[in-house]
Amino acid sequence: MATKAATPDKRDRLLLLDGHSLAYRAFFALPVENFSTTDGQPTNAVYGFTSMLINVLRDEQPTHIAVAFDRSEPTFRHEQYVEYKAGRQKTPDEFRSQVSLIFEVLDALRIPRMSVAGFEADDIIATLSVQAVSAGMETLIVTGDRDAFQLVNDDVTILYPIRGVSELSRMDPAAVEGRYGVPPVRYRELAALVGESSDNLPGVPGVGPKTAAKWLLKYGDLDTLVARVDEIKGKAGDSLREHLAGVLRNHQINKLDTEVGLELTPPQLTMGQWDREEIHTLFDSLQFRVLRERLYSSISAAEPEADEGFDVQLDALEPGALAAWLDANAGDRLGIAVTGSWGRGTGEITALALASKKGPAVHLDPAELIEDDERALAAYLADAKRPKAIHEAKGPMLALAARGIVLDGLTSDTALAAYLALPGQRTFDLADLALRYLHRELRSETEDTGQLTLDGSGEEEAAEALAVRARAVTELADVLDKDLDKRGATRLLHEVELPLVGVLAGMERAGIAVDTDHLAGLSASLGGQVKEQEQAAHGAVGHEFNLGSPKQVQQVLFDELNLPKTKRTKTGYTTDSEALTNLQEKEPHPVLEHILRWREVAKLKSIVDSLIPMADDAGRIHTTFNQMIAATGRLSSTDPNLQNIPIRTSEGRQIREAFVVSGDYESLLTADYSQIELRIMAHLSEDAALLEAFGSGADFHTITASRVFGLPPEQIDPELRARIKAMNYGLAYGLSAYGLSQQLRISPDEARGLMEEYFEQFGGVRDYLRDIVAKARQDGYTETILGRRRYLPDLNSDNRQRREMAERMALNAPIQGSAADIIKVASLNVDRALRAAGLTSRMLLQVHDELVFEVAQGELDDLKTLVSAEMAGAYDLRAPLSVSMGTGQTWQDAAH
DNA sequence: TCAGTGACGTA
DNA sequence: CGTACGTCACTGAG
Repeated sequence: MATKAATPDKRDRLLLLDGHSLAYRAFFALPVENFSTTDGQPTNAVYGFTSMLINVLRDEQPTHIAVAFDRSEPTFRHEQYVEYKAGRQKTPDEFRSQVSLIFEVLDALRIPRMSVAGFEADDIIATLSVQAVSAGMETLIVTGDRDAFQLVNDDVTILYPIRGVSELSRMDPAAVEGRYGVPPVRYRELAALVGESSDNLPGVPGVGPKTAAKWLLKYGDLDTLVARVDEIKGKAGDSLREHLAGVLRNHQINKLDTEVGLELTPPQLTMGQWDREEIHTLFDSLQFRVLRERLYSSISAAEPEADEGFDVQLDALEPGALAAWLDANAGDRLGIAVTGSWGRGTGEITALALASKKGPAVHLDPAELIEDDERALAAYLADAKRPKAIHEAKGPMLALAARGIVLDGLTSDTALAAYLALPGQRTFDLADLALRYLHRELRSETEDTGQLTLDGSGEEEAAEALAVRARAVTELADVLDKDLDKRGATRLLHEVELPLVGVLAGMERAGIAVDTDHLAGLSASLGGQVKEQEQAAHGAVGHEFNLGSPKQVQQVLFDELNLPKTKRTKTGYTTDSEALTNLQEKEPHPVLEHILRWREVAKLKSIVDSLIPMADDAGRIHTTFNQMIAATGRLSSTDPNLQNIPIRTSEGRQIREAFVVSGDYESLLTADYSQIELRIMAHLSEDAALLEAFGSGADFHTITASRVFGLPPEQIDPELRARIKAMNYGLAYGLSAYGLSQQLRISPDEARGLMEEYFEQFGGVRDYLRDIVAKARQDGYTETILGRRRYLPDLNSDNRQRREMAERMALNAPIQGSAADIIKVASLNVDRALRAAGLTSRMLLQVHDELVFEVAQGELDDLKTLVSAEMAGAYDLRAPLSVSMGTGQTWQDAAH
């Protein structure tokens, strides 16, 4: 970068921040309710501080930087004046817990932080600013502490936060003088006269900045003023004479020390290369999404941490030459990159690039291909023996399928591979992964200039950009292969996740038929009920209000009707159904019933109304399954979410009736695992009693209840069974005695007793749950039966809330995740078996422990045998998998 | 317009 | 003070 060496007249610029003062300001400026992570860690101070930091980095482009912090030890000022800062409120816990987070942010950004025992941050800053001036540097100080104004001069400017955290006022000598009427060198004297209440330094009563400035101007400086104090007339003069000692003391104390011993000098305070991965992880855990984007867009653009891009040479192919090119190059794994659009079970390809690891690459426009080339491409893509890698295969797979092209032979999907490596991450952007694993920017590097030439605007640039993606995919696939190998996830990728992509694409393509007339009818009848309930609710309180607004509901219930307060939320008191139901018992009011009922029907109506426009011309709805969202390994379903179609209430079930078998098929078949998570828990814990309960074949909850209560199964009434059922299920979620008591509406003592009795019978379960958390704490991750990991660094957090949350995740993840493993294996095996048997019945949906099929004419018996065998045989558990099935014309009728 | 929040649907 | 998701409507800051 010799050509970019700083010109002599461009001075180094040192940025100094007062960490505590800025964080403290942010803490009070930003409401903690709006700035907390979902697990309760307050982040308002970290957020505000980081936000200010990013802004000032962007706006000021410093060459050097440091952040100074106070220490908890007393300072020399306390020795001089024991009352210093006395009466200050104790630092709130919510603030203190954030200081270490700020340290983490700074460390991730490689920004030096400094603190010295016995001195305040201001002293460190003062010392550095003096040193910086003699080193010929320009200095910017960001602080919320006005004492620092004494440091301002031609080379030192202070940025002082005004109005929250978003605006900084630039205090240079003129600004200080304009604001206080004295130049910066006199500021300390002015402050001594006026006092500083936050430091418990009282000034002269009755003397404000105006009077103080007037005196200083008249007498020149504080010394002269003191010497001629007798000349000052009036009340203010009397007051000054009376409090003269205090003024002198203030002047002594508010002097900043400029000779603090420091380990680093200003020229050494350079910004290091930051660790993008660390920043990613940290900002993720702080849930700073916007801030991370701002950080990247503002600074990484100025200082890319990867200099290199990708070097691709695009081969220009004559029409008809593709087959030969593929023969020459497709022996090694090729990377594929595709542009186009996809979703809802279909899609369209607009361009496609293939790249070998080092050598050539091609860019193809499917619309322009001559027939021979198109055939060659389709044959290549469908060839299972030609290894390929792609990033997020499912979308392109759908788009290709829409043109009748099969995509097979995938030996990597770099997004899926990254998901297995980092299951907690929710997005797997190719550019991010390229930086993280390859330390390269996702851009083309042309040899002659070594500079960025792509802006993606022109056709050629677009082609090259796509080829860069294809090249990045090949390189990334290799690196991720190694990474997964280290993590023991290779088989999981190759034998489960990768083949599953095609199965999911098949389900998305198929879609499920809906009876839109039925849905329309439901919408109308639910609409009527919504209106009725709305009017009834308005009538009950005597005026209109928006039932859909939790805020207005709160106002009505707690302000107007003065009903007893419920559990707190961030913004008030909860009005959730549980709380309102409790309220009905304590203090009945007719409006409660109507609110609850309104919510119920409004929710159902919104589901119905969202489904209606989703149906395609053939009357089918195509969801999108996401394979890389859930940290446990489950799938998720979006647009629409068909994994949360109502089933619990009779009206909800009417929605299931709208999912129907289509004309050419004879019925729908649903097949689900019975108590799969409990069986996994029995398997993993090897608890003899639990395994025996599953082995007996009788009703599981009744059997376990019978053991716990020491009664024969016949004497287990529904009440007792329900209690044990809640226990059984709650265990896998880390249910506490308190939680159980709430759910069963019994006392916490009773709940504790119940748990003790349970564990007396099933001690192996308790041991297992305890051990699994302990092991995860040691390893840093949990593991499922197929080796799917979930990383849980918070298991070692100092924050109790975070730690306990991580503990519950740790005991749940192997159970929920193993269930996900099993149904994925089952889906694959069923799919394979269907094709092997030559059946035309097809799989439509997966709902965590359930598979839904469309049964082709005459295939029901064969299908049931096949599905039952493949699902039950998906994994050999010590508590064998049990499958139950049902058939019918609608999803509801197929329930069992 | 967008992100956060509360509420609620499923396993 | 029970895990994992996605969607909706409302809200307030931008």
